[in-house]
Amino acid sequence: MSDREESDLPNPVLVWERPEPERRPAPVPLSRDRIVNAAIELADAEGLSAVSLRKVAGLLGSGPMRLYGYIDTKEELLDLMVDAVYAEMIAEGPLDGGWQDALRTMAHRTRGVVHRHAWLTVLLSGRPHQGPNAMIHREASLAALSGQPGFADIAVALQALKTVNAYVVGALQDEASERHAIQASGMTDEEWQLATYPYLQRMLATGRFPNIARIVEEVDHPSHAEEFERGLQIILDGIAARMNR
Amino acid sequence: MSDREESDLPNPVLVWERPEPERRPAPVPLSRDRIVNAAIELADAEGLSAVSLRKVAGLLGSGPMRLYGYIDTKEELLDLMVDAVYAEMIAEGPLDGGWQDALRTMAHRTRGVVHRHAWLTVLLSGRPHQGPNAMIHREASLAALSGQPGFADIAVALQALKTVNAYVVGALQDEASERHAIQASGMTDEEWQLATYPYLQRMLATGRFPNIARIVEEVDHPSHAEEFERGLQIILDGIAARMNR
DNA sequence: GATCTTGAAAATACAGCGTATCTGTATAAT
DNA sequence: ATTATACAGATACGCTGTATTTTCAAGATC
Repeated sequence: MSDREESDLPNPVLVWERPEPERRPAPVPLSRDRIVNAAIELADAEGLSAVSLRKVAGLLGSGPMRLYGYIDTKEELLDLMVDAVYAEMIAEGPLDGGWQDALRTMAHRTRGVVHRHAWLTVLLSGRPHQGPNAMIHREASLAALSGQPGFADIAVALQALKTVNAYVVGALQDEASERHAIQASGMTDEEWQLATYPYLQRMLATGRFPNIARIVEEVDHPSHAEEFERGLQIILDGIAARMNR
Repeated sequence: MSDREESDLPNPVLVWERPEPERRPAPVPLSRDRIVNAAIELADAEGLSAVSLRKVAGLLGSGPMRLYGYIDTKEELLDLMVDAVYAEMIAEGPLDGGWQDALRTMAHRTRGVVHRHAWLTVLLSGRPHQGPNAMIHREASLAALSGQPGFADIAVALQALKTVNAYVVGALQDEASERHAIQASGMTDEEWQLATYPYLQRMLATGRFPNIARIVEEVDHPSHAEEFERGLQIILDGIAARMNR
């Protein structure tokens, strides 16, 4: 910062005294893969807001503008990040078992990657999943259903898939929103509980929220995992009911 | 812009020649409500990315820093925007009818506000809903269920509510992601269809996506509304199945 | 081998962002 | 009438995505 002050002047010293610029080192080799991996690394470590073209490029040892040889806009980088995660899910292997097992496995795999990459919840909204890995994933999901009894009609399989996916995405966002609020505040879980408790108590004390109050008092909350599983089972029951009609 | 050029010089003319600045006009009255409404107006008209403190303040005729008297960070403004939408939903009146009707009404109301305020899908991820209006909404939803047969246990009502909500949020994101991609490209629906069609065809031509191909060929896609409704019915069936056990 | 050409990387520049800090003034308190 | 306070506005900083300009390494040509 302050050691650049001298060079702010157009010509700080005589030419002879200034060092030549060191020869440009061979530029580090780049690829979409390397770029996307660097971006994911950043997002995992410091959140999606830490992903800037400057930082990604910096991590790779290049200038930010070089990335524009591989992507047209930052949006496209985010698209590539999402597709890379689909690749992760594919790599977890085939979906076997009955249709319920297949759908359950899919759901839990999605939950897994979202936990590994918390930034996904933000990107899943407002972004179509038409990348090659997303398509492979979708094909595999459909394939796991379309052979099964009751799913002869591919439309039924698609319907089931979309419904489960919608639930999974929504449920994960619910989980994430809580986690996010806590983390963003920079507090530990207990500190946050303690900080928001008075507000909740004051609201409940008004008597205008008897049902919420009952929940706070009576219900002992299951873990996120269990809650996720219960909701999922409801969906599967619904699909099963639909089939016997 | 360019009419300020002269005043870029430190002292354009002698003091005597310059007119006095007009007395400061009384600052326009501000409130969280006015601020939030301005922000929502902007978001509705030009998307969430158009919501900057500078623009919101500009719309209200004040400097950006004045907003910090009402909010601590921009994040808080977004929180207030979300809670304002919950107020909209509350204003639509009570939820009556059986539990299925109540849940269906809730779902469709949510779908309605998301259509009116497309930016909501982005904000729903990563933000807890603990504002006063969110709580009123939640209380009303629980109340609509907790009296019904089969929902004597409030935990069951909560479970049902959360599952439906998860589905609704996920399904709406699915809808939104498509719409968003099209709009972001600045094309009309048909142009976009035409622009992405070759890619899809090339992928399908590889033969690696037989199930997706079947869908493209065989299935005639229902409207978003119908698809939403079908998925919703699956959830409701699942909840019903759970109750008779 | 010296010169010229060319493609690509880096540097710079710009407009916009959230927000910290500084400055001036309209009003409240004395 | 004077001083104190609070608050609106101006300014500033470091960051962003990206357009434009500059610089240089390597290949082509003579």
